[in-house]
Amino acid sequence: MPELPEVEVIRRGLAPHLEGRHILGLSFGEHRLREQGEPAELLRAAGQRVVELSRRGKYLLARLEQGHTLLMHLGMSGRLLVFHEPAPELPHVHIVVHLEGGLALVFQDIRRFGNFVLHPPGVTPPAVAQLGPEPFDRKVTAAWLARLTQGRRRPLKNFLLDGRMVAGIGNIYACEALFAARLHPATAVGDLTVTEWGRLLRAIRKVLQAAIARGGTTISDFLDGSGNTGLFQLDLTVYGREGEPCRKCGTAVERLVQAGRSSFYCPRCQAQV
DNA sequence: CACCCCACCTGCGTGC
DNA sequence: TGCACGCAGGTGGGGT
Repeated sequence: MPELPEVEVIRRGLAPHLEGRHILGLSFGEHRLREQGEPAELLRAAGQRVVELSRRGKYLLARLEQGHTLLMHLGMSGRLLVFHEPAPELPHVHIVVHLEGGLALVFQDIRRFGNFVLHPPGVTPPAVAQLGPEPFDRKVTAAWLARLTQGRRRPLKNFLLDGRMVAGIGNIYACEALFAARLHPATAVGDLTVTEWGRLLRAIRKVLQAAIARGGTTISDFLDGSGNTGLFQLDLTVYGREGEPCRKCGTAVERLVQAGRSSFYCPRCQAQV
């Protein structure tokens, strides 16, 4: 579910509730997430104050006062919701973080692809260490992208989804950015000119910014920390619109499967080179 | 090394 | 109504 914009929207909503507050304790549901620390390990967070809530790619990192990092990832269906204690009984709740001031942070995840792991002081979580730069990082330029992909034949869409290259872009925003940049998802990365990389980079940044400003994309289940849906689904140009007319030229939007994921594109606006 | 496939889960919509 | 199937916003391990 959540890509960079959704995670950033969640971060902004949660930060004022978490930062500066002590974690009183944690409780756990009966099922575990795909990647979840042992209770004894996670309970080391109890008694510590949250210093800062930050984001890298699609990961949320809560830095604790003794230097631990609580790493959270929402997978496909995860939610982080803040309630006043007692938090309501909800299905698929796997972790509840009890906070100072009578607040509870609830991790709900139907599909359980999420992560919730406490890393000791001085350690960058490996999953975060291997991420590429943020799309808004100044080191990411058209020339940098061209150099990175020189001589490679990988499809552009698959490249955008690879967080080790540039972090945080998921299936929705990869499709939307490719449409905005008028590039076909199957184009080999090594074939793009520096000009085209520049166009794509601007499109990526514009789409991500717009989605954050709209509170993210809610297709079936995304909610921010206060339980609100996003609105960017109203602005989607191609994602999920197979067979519907392109908003620019009216041609039917097509769907193509790449690396097991659906790519939506306009065959006319994004003509294969 | 570069890249792809698939597992990991649950739920929902569709078509028979 | 029921059932089988395909599909879903992500990630990483293992295979080619």
